[in-house]
Amino acid sequence: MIAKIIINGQDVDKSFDYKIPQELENTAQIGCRVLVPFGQANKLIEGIIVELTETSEFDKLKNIREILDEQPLCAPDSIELCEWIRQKYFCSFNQALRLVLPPRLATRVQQWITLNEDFDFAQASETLKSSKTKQEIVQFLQISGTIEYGELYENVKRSNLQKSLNELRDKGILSIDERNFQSIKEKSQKVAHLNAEPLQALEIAEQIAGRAPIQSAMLTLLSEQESMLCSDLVMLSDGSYAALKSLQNKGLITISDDRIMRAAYSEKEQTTAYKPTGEQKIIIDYINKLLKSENASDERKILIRGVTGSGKTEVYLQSIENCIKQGKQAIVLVPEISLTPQIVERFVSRFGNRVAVLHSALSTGERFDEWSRILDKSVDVVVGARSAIFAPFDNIGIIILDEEHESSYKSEISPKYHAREVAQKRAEMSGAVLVLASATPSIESFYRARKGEYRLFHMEKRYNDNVLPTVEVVDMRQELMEKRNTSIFSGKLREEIEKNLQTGDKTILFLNRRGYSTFVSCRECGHSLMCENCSVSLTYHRSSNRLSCHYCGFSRMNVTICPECSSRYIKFFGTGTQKAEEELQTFPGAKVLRMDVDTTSGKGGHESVLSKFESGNYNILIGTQMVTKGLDFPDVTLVGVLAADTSLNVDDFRAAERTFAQLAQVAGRAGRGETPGRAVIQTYQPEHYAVDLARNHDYLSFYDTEIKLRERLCYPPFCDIVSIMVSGDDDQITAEVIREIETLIKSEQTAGNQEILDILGPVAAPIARLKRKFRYRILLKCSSADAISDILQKLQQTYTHGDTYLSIDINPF
DNA sequence: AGCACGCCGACT
DNA sequence: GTCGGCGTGCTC
Repeated sequence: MIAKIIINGQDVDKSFDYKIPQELENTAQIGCRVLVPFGQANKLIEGIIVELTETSEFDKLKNIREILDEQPLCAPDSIELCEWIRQKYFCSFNQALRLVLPPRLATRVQQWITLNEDFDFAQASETLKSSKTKQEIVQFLQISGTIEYGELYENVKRSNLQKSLNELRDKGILSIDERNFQSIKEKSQKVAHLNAEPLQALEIAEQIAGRAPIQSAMLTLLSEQESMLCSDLVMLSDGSYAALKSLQNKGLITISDDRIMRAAYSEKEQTTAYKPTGEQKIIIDYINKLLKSENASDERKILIRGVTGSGKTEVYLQSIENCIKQGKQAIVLVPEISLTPQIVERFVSRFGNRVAVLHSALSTGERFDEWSRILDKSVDVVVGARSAIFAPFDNIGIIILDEEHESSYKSEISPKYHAREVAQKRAEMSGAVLVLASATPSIESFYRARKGEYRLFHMEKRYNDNVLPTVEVVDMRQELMEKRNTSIFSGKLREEIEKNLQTGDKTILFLNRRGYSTFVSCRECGHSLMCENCSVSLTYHRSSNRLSCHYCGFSRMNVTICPECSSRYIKFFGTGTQKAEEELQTFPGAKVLRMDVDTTSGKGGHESVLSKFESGNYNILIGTQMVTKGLDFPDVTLVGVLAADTSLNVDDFRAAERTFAQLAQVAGRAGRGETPGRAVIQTYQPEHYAVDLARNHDYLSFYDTEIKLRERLCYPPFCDIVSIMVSGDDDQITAEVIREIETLIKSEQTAGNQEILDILGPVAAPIARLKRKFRYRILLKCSSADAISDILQKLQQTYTHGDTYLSIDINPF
């Protein structure tokens, strides 16, 4: 039998054929890691079996040396999914493979080289005479003793080092020991098991109580539990591992090494299904019908538009319950930012330890363990951010995307996949039900639902019949011109905050800029402080008194005199969350908590900020995006948006959509309890339709306005937009490459390609310089990205080598 | 991605 | 005639 193998990590975008030796044929499966000899020097490296065949077009096949896994590391259809990703998102197979495999499982094979003991210079002189490399190797080994290949290479920098070593080994001059190193280890704990009957153990315990009191205590403990963690046993008996060991020697206990899973969350009290409301029941029943039928048709895709607080999560929970009853598995995707302990808890408390959670705050070890639990089939439900769509389930019944409009479902790094598109593909491959849900569905999805591609459901009623908050829009131009109010708080918002401080209700304020001041410049010469690596202005952070770049992490000490003209007139412009927090301190009785990347970084940071706010010691929460998602506090009655325009004034066709969604989300945070909520939105453009329609929570009107605009200007969903970005260290070279690409595409167009509708650019990217690299971009409007994929594929392959880097992004955000 | 080969200039 | 630097192309 022959296996096609993808070599791990290396950027050779093709598979290699290897013979599977007879004795390994039974263990060889698609998705298992193997060690194979590779290249002229037959260096052992790791690869993954992607296909099993009987024939090969190559005649001299090498043998697979070793199979590293008894069971595959990914789902059976993952390889097919990888191929689809490779073609759709223009990445190498290896990059795609990284998504579907457990995190960082790379095995490195190290070679330890030792000079043989009976080495004799005179005897070997014949071999050594001909090659200086070999002489150097032997000389170095005589001093160093056993040494690892990499370290030897540092000292003997010869291009033919590996080959020379192999020859010396074959001549019997040295030996090479190959050892595997795995970066992540399974975590295990020692457990002691009682070998005797409990009563019998107690008897023995009494007998030895005099001369071996600790062993006696240990036996007594074990007679109650039969098996215990060794560490607990030692601790509770106040003894030592030596005592445990002698019990083991006597044959009274056995000690096993049990694998333990690093817990990604703590156990919660079990909850059961609520009686669904009418709206919920219709959807749950429809999904249940789909789960029971095997008939794979387009009707298996669903879009739920449900206002905030309408109980979408309960629909998910009950549908998942039905899915599990069918013996199938469920994947729930949630935006990274709203993957809060609150949300996770709802799933864990319903499904207990049958849930795995995958999010970015997990350590690599925890992530690895969660992945293993899925592979072991010890969970049926995965709740996670974007990348959880690749969870290695083999029998998926339902895939749910909560807040499906969220931009975090689009990967920013290669492969630049969209989790919604991957979810759709996986659902099609496995016959699963796909559920997209949002209070403000993406224009694209809602358009598809209207066209009949998705079955559309509406959820209009809020839980407990809570009314949606009243929304007041404040025109900040009037505040400035008529009331001479230069503060970041309008009179209305100030009044409402003070009202809440008196009644003891809580307030959430949203400002989408972190730091203190967003822009620092000199009033004398106009110089503004920019990042050294990016074309971005630096943000002032008061707590550290530093200026930092939010794109590359660069930071420098704050300045008091202008670095250009040495004047002292440095002024700080723009308001970030830190400054707003400071201004809020002047409100009588205000106890302010700030929530942004700076206060929630680190493990459990998110959770601790939220629990502080919940416990009641604070009455105002101010923060960035984070406060708009998934938070559910019944005593929050007021929500304020300090600057609704920040997301509107971006040069992006999605600006209105994003602003509307954000305003709707944030307003939905208010009034989830008994008292109706209020929302105050501050803006400089109150007449903008995105702001105006958000005031009335009117998604349908917003959609109608927006879709007409998109059609008239030809934006998605009426076309696909492809971004072709070239970045490089050298401005000139990078600019040349993008012009070359432009010429290539233009010639395609003149040759009669109807798919390319418009070529925009090339221009310097919005952030022209990022992390020291210059960036240029071309935007293509085309009727369908799939139709021009061969052109893009060619571009990707042609320009992947050299001094510049090419990145193709379909429908970027 | 490595790694080896091969071409070519520098130096013995 | 040999060494080493770098560009090119192959790895089942």
